Amino acid sequence: MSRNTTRQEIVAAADDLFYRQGFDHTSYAHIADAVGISRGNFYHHFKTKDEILAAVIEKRVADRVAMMERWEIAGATPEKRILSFIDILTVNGDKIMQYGCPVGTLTSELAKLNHAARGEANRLFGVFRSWLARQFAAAGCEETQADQLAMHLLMRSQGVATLLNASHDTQFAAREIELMREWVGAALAPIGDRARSGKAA
Amino acid sequence: MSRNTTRQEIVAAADDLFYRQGFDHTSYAHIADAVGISRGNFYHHFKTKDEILAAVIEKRVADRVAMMERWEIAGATPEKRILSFIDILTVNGDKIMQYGCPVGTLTSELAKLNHAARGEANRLFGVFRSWLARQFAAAGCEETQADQLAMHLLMRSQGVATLLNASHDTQFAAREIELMREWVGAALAPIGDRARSGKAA
DNA sequence: ACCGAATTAGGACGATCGACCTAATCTCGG
DNA sequence: CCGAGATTAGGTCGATCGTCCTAATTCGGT
Repeated sequence: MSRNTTRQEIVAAADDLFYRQGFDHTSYAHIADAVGISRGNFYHHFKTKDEILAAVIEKRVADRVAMMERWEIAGATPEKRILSFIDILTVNGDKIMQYGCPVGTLTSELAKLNHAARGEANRLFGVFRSWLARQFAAAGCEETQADQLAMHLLMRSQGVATLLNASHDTQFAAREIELMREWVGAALAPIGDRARSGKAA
Repeated sequence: MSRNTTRQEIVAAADDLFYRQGFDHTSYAHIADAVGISRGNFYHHFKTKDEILAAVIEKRVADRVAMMERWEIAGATPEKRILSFIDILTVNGDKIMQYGCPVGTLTSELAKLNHAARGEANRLFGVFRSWLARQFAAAGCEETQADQLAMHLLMRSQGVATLLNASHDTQFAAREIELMREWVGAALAPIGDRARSGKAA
């Protein structure tokens, strides 16, 4: 129990610091101080920095999978579930403005460091990609197109996050979020009837 | 002369290393080795790491301003000039896939480091934003809308760069680039006649 | 040819990095 | 209640960080 608690505290603190300061710029000392433990204790739980990174990525994946499961329950239709995804930009607007997207900035940093965990971090995009594609497919899209629409939406959310982080232009973000919502509606409009009848059947 | 040469070599090497490895992860030693000079010589030209960063940002801004001036000359119409911007994604596709967008990744990193040069780095976006807005305005768009269209295009290019860097999915990139080109055409279509007559007048 | 300034080389500094180790403390089943 | 294993604290290691310094070398003007 104590093991789990301390370990989870470390991962949570590392997750937060990696997000706010970046992985490379965050040291053992930073994390240990944030948790309030010694570096030796830290080393007992994670032998290398890469192990912490792996645990943090695992937690981020799990957190997002859990979030999408909540959307799956709360959203009555695929379209509403997709809009839940877009809502992240609104809900986390302030953090994104300060630190960027937790997914995009991590993968970018690991790409530059040419870090071994690159592939694992890209799984973060993968879970969003496949979940969104499943929603588009559930709305009646053919599978290949569903994946393309998922990627398009991911692309727009990444672009908005990057530019909001750089420009701090909240009006821009609000405008683009609205355009994104309209785009979802337009993308699903031609197949709306088919999707509804399929759902009713 | 010699001063300029060495200095320029340092800035060029730093620019390259900051792009490929990130600012924080690149040390004096890295840059000095790349140029083939001693750290002491290095320190003669730049007293602090922040000074190098400022010089690199200045160079990146100048490079991009020069690039846009070339587009201005080569592109007969505003639409063609805007398409030149989109072409960066194709021309630099391989580098973007490896290291991301030089503009977006730098601003993201500096945001996380909460670095003093944050604002300067954001000027990189600013030059693209104002140049693109000028093109849309020249094509007949009202000024406010021209800026919004510029930001929308910047957003899409950033999103594509981030996702291409993460996923290495070149088909996705090619598809989105084509969609971007179509979007430009559609955005300018309603005002095409007005823009042409204005140009002829 | 010569001198002052610009340039270059390379060593040294305190701090901090990731990593490792030992020893003290805590926890809990037998 | 005690001893083994889990947990924690804190010191230490070599490497590297950004920065600073001095001394050697090169260069340009007179």
